[in-house]
Amino acid sequence: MVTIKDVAKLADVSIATVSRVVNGYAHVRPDVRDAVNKAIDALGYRRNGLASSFRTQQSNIVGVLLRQQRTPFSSALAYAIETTMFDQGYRVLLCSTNGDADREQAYLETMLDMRVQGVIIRPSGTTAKTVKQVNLLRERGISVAFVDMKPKIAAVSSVVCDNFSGGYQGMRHLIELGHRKIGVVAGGVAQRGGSHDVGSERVRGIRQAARDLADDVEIVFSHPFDTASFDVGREVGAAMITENAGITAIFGTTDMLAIGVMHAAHALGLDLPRDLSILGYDGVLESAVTFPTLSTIAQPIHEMGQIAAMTLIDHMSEASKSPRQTVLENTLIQRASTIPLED
Amino acid sequence: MVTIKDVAKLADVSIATVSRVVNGYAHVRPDVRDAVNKAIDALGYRRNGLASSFRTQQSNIVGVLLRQQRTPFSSALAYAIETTMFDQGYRVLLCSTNGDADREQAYLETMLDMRVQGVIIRPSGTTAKTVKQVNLLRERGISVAFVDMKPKIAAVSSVVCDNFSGGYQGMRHLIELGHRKIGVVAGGVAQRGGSHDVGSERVRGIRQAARDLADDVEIVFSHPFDTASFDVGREVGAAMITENAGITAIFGTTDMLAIGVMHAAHALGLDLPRDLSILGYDGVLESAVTFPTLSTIAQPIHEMGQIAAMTLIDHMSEASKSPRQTVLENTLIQRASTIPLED
DNA sequence: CGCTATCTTGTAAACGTTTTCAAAACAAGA
DNA sequence: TCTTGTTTTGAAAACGTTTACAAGATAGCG
Repeated sequence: MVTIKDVAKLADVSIATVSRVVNGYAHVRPDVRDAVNKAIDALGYRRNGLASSFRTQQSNIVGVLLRQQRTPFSSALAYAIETTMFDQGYRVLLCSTNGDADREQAYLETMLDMRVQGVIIRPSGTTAKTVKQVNLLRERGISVAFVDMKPKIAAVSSVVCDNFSGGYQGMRHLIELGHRKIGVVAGGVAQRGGSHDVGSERVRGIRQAARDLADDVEIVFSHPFDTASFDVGREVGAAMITENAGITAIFGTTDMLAIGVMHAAHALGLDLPRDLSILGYDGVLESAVTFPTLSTIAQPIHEMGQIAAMTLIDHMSEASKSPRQTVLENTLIQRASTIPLED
Repeated sequence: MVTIKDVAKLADVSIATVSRVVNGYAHVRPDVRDAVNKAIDALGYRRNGLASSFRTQQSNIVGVLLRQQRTPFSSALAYAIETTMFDQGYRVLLCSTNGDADREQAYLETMLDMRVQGVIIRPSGTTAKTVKQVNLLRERGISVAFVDMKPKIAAVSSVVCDNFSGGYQGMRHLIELGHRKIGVVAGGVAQRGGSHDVGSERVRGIRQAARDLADDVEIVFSHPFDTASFDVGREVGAAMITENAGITAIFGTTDMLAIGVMHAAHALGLDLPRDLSILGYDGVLESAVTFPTLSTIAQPIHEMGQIAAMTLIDHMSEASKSPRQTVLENTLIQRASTIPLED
């Protein structure tokens, strides 16, 4: 193990000088700098990251805490955060808790122990526990940013999409296509989380659009529920189609939900999109790959991750910076699964 | 910041004793242990992970280097590794290089700097560079395990699936269904990587099955190529269908490829699966969600990740342990996209 | 040339833990 | 009680780096 001392000896300078060169300080005479660099190369020296993290009491690591179950959305988000962080010189400790409280606790402790510089959290809902955890982190001087959910209480930075507007847009799209009896399969709605979670916002937008844009729209809601998986979509979709004659379009508040509905429709022998228009929400990879391809309200997932990362980095470099709320827009991607209602 | 010293003072013992208690050593008198624990609780002491990693020169972190582009397969694998590692007390530094050499280099350096205890690599192909990197890691005493590809040279542990057998099984399935003119869209074949990469193995299995099981099988190969994406599948699939009348089944060596083919078929107005059977390979989430649902040769992705993690852990705890090669079996999942040939 | 201001360098302390070594305390056997 | 062996404890060094401080060197100016 070649240390800074070895380099110092070879270059015939003090270890302080080597340290300065390694860290790119000014005030080192050019010829000395060269000599040190030559010694570094000659010995193949690399600074001991553990020692330097220890001395400065900070790793250049940020934690990314993903509470929700592993989904295409989550992993796309994680990827966006990771690459952005990487480009800025930070490394990512990925923490998929999958809703397991013990695991979450253990991860939080790891992060504290490792002296991560910041944490990005995608919560499943803003619970009291979340607030407590965030406060714990901030007490220790760790910056925090939320993504995909705006914290209701603490003054924390966040990056979210305008889910109300997204719901509104989706509904407008269906109404403009002439649909009047529309099913809504609403998932991802936090049960007790209060009204500002992603799913509820989308539903609010949907309701508002129906009120604003036509007075003869009938919405058939499925009970909103917590999970938003393919299987749920298939079951609920099947029930909705069979029990409600006359529905011409179904809006799933999640792509996977919508894809489930699509399967149910296929299974029931419907000819898509002629017999039923289906609209999704999220814009994950899968939506481009269904048959027919799924129209969807796309979230700028990559951008969300990117901005969340950059926001956190700003906070970490200047701790004083005040929280910043970013709201991004969702946009309709019209593909093959939604068509005008034939009359 | 409350340190071990504060605890020692409060409990009226030496820091050495506190350290022993914290690390669960034997040879501490029970009453002393209790006193120390009480002091720890009273002060809210937590061991400084940075200091302790520094002192022991090891973090309990393992790196997971994913070379290939971000795919459903990759992320499922990463997840499996992460959760397994977590349960064993290790944390994961996720490194998605996406084929970018600079990024890969930087990640490798980070891992070296952080003194990761081990690294799991899913290579894109066993190049000379890979070998060099592995040797570099092992020189530094870092354990290495490969997943989804058997290294050709170094004596390194690996976990792979029997891709030959998988290709064979897939072909047998199609032949047993009565298909005789079968298209094969072969992706994920390393261009220069030699003959033992995943894609080539599958192709070998396919060829062997055709030879073994029927003497009137005609295989139409698309040129094997590096990428295995949806878009490639669609393009190649379209060409294959239009240029080769009489093909009744297409085997994509990757689910995404097969799904691309499926889209091409839909676009050309084919009625699936009646006009064309399609078989995929991987068993990723997406395959369960297409229409018709995709029959596929499923890989035990979770198990691969799990075993890779456990193998690495074994190596890390007992450096002497000799390399271990694990080969898992792929299994056919028959869904709706493959049906008997009607005559 | 002498003075001050600036640049450059080295010395040494510090970070919080683990661990070696040896001493102290205790137990057991005679 | 004395030996011997074991258990329990503390003192102190060590890990490799960063950094405060001070001192030496250099430059700029009159």
